[in-house]
Amino acid sequence: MTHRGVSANGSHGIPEATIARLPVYLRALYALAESGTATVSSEELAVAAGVNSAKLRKDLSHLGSYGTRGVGYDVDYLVYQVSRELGLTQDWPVVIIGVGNLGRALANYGGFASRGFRIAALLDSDPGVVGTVIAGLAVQHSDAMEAVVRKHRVSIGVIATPAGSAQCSCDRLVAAGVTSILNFAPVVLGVPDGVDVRKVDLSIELQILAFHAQRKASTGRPEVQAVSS
Amino acid sequence: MTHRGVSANGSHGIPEATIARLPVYLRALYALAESGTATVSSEELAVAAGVNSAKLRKDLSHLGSYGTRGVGYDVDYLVYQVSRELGLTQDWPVVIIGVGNLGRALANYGGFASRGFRIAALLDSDPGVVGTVIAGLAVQHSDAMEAVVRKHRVSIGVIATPAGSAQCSCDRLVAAGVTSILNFAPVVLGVPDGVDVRKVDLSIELQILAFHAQRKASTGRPEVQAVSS
DNA sequence: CGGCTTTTGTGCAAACATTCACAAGGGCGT
DNA sequence: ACGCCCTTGTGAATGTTTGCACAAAAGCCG
Repeated sequence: MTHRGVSANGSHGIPEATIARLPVYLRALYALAESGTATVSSEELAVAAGVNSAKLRKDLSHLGSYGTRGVGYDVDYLVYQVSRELGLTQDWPVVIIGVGNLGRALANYGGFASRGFRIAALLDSDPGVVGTVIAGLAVQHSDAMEAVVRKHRVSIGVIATPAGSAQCSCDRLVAAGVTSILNFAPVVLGVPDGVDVRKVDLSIELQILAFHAQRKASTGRPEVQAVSS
Repeated sequence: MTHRGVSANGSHGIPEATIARLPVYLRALYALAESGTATVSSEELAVAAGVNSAKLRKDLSHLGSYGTRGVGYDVDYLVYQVSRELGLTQDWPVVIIGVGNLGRALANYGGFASRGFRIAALLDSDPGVVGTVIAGLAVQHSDAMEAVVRKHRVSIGVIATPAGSAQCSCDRLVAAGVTSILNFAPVVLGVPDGVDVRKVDLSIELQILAFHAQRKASTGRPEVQAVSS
């Protein structure tokens, strides 16, 4: 186990749970800005983001005091502050490994480009797809990984390969200098210290839903609770 | 003391954090079973799942005492118990709304069928794709939603539409009787009480990575983490 | 049969996260 | 300028999750 625990309240003591919600707030803020709203209260923004308003205020308070009491938050200003905190004011070149169905979907996903993520290259080891053009980019062979990472200064890699080759792709990404990895393959990746891995597993989400669905189906009554003895 | 001797039941009271990890354990167990391993210790399984062994034991203890002290856990037995707890011993028909790039990727994703999730129907409102065959299924028009849900007793819906039509699709799913929804559209869905929504947002995961990447770049202070959502 | 080894299951405390409730403060009308 | 209304920001309380550390089993061997 890698118990590093560096994240103690240091210079950047923003809780992980807060970080995970900032992108949601950001999206709600973009929607508000687009609809012409100039200021928003914590209550309104909380509803738009689907969270409790106290939680939202506490989350935002970690970034600083950007609200005005009695009024609310300036939408544009908050968009900027949240973006800056998340590091979205800079450009993030990304490589996608594996252009199967999922890789193609990712390449065409508009949500990347709109947040400063730019696809630097699409890589695959199958000669059959190398050379095909997807989302305006020619697929390159995986052998080009090191060159692409160095040339574009890529620090984020997306793994959309089959499970079997995910660890190998991961190792090569890390060796080439990538320190943040988004993994769609259904395996637990081993990485050295200093490398961040986040994982998205479609089937796990469904399994969690199935658990709750089963619970709902099996208890026809509300909250069987504490029938003592 | 809150747990009375409800032996095999225990369906209520399992922490959410534990539920979210059970599918990971299950996948590791399948891999072990396939490699011919008959029994496994909490330490070995924890390594395979990428978690702390004490956490794994506590998680499993919520399902019951299925281990043998001094030996470990019987792999096949544990597979069965975890599967049963998650509700995977039954068949879960699923409908997918929206067969764009993502919907197609989902339809072809092998991880669904292998866990008891069966795609009952693919729906889309675009006449251009209705009728095309994807993963062996003919795409039907969204108007068939209510009929499909009723006929196949669907309780899980997957929304892979553009953001604009996600809420509408959601409302129709709920009205048709679906009580569990996996949402890929980048919006916060509003649902009535009793309906479960889980969301997978590709761009949010990247934004969280960007935050950590920025922190690494600015402080040189590494931190490892493997987070599932 | 008794002692030794191994590994589970869990009490406990610390860390982390959420929610409540309200004082502190800003703007606006008069 | 003053007081009222509104909303932020936050202390404190509550709830949840993690990880340590160890006693309680279970197998094994002599």
